[in-house]
Amino acid sequence: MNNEGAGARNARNSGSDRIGRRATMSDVAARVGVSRQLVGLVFRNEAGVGVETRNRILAAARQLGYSPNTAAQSLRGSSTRSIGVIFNPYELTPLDILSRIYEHAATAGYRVLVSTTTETRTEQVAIDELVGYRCEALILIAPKAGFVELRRAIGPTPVVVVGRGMPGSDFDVVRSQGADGMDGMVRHLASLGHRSICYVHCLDVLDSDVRLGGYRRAMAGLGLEQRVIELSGDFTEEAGARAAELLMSGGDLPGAVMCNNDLAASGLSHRLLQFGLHCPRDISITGYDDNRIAGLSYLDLTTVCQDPNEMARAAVEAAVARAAGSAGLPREIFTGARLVIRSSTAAPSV
Amino acid sequence: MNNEGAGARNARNSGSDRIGRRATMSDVAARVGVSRQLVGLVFRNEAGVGVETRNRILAAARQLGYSPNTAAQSLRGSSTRSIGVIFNPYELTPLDILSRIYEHAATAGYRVLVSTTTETRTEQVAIDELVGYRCEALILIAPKAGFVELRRAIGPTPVVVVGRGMPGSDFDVVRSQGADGMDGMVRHLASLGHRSICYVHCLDVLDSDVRLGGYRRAMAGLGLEQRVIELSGDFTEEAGARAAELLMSGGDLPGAVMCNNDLAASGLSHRLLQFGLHCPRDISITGYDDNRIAGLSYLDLTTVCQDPNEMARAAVEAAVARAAGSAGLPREIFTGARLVIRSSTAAPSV
DNA sequence: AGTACATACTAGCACGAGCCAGTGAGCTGT
DNA sequence: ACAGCTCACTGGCTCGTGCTAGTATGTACT
Repeated sequence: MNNEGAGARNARNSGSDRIGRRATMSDVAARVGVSRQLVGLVFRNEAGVGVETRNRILAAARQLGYSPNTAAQSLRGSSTRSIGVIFNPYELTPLDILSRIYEHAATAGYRVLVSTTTETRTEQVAIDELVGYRCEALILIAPKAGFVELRRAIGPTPVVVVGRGMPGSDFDVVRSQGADGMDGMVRHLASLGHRSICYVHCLDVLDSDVRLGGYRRAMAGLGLEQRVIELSGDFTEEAGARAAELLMSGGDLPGAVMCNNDLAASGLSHRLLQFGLHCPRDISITGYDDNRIAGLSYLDLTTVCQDPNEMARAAVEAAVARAAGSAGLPREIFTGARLVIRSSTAAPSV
Repeated sequence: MNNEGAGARNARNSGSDRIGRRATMSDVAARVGVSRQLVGLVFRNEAGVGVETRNRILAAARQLGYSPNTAAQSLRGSSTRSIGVIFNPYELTPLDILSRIYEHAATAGYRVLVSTTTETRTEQVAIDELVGYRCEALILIAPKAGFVELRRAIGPTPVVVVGRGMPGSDFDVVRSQGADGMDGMVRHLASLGHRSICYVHCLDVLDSDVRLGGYRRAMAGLGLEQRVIELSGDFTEEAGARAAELLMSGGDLPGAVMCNNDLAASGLSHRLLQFGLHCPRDISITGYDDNRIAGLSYLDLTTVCQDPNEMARAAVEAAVARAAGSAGLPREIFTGARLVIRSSTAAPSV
């Protein structure tokens, strides 16, 4: 009964309208009356298929709701043509970078697989998932774990880290010229007449070390006194608010406060308003990242745009190169940082 | 040369230290000197493997850095045991839901595949990706497209929509009791002595229609005059700020403003401060969602917690049930909404 | 008429793992 | 001594697709 000769295979395939089962290439082929391989040629957009046949195949595929099975493609293909991305979705900058990664990867012919970290989902778990799918390279945006730990979890897959240094690793690194950005910011404030410029240094921020270095260098270069408020914790608006309280209780208010991220600037600005201090009338405030909130009309933050698009482009480029087998020493790529002047900075009131 | 009899297969397998190639079950088996099937039994945690053999297999797997190939599992297995989730990562509530979805899906033995929408990445593209991976069910958090469009893109896969109604569809729907939440909020404000309660109605928010309905019902029930400011656009803080401007130019200020989301409340609060109005001294402000920002010390928003965990649980449960083939009419599940009273509401100043 | 070659299509193996149906060794009971 | 059974393990087919190596058919050129 189950041995009907050559017809058996086709019989199985055409009996495919089993509930929930997706159409396969064989289903499409059977419908048109050609071989499965020909359908494959059409979907891979290869030459050597008659125009009329191609159209009939495409029509049948549409009718049957055929869509290629990615798992089968990954399994059979010599490469999976996919890049994995790991990030914390609660931070805005990584999100901006992610959306650009999608675009650049598509251009390069790569698929993007996303795996997020959360409070309860560790980097280890996120990595395992992507390794399971055999991504050809991973892009880690602001990872928390160290090199050894990450490398052990990831195995032989190439890695690109964005927004954080990885000294001594074999990872490629993409970070913005945070030092230059902060340097430019200090000069901007100085040119407005500010001499008392305080810096709010939130740890747990992309490239926070580099940014602080830029502030210090620029202040030293101008012969100005450095004043740094260091804060930790993930809730960066809260950090800004705490900075506001420290400033208010500190006696002498600075003319300008530079925050190393926009969220902190937002919290700072809000909290200072509650103390009756208006920005920029009473105090100038700056952010960093040029996130969505920096452009809000009531904040209108002077900030530094670290060009998520450029970071994404560099990261994808590095990932694709490694996926294609490029050897060589790990590279460190610095992307540009551009000062964005808005209305939260003005000449000091004194 | 390539016909060495029975040894050929093993030769291929053990020649596996080709650069970048991941170990497979066969590699592990060859290392231990057992069959591939036995390795499979170990990794599927099935009975019938000797204790010592099992340990040797696990040790070899660790040494070789073996990890199961998800694509192969999906392809071969009778089911892919994966649920796809589509959402816009720039909104906070979907993020809260997502992180819980990961947990509930894991409990149910399902993998989660994430595909985000962005300004440049349409729902269509996000759907195609997940369909390609043959997710057994999709969870769409606050999708923009309509039923017909979504169903066409998705094909026969079951769908659960979160945070939005889908009248006339065959999708399961999970939404919070937004009406009850708003009702409770109105009563809370009324009990503080407020009679002039304005409502900021941002469209493009989860269940915005239901929430507005709750406000209207409660106000009508108390015999209070309804005052609704309707705003559209994605940038919800901006919407709150615009509402503040409308209120200031309107002449008579309400004693309390209810926003249908926390971000708008934040923007409103900030902008009102710039006009010199302090919350809650001069005006009470409420949000909705109990997002991260609602808990910020300087906002400390009275809001409604719609329990992302509960929504995630319900969504995963529905998705898993459908994936397992449960038939029946589409269900609409309402999850609870709980009033969270903080310090942004107080008795009116007059 | 025969060679050369392009065009349109097909056969068959392979990817890595799941799953069903075995197989052989050792033990028990009669 | 032999059936009956469990335990530990293996053979072999399969999922849906990519890829290499083909086979027909026609058309052009010597």
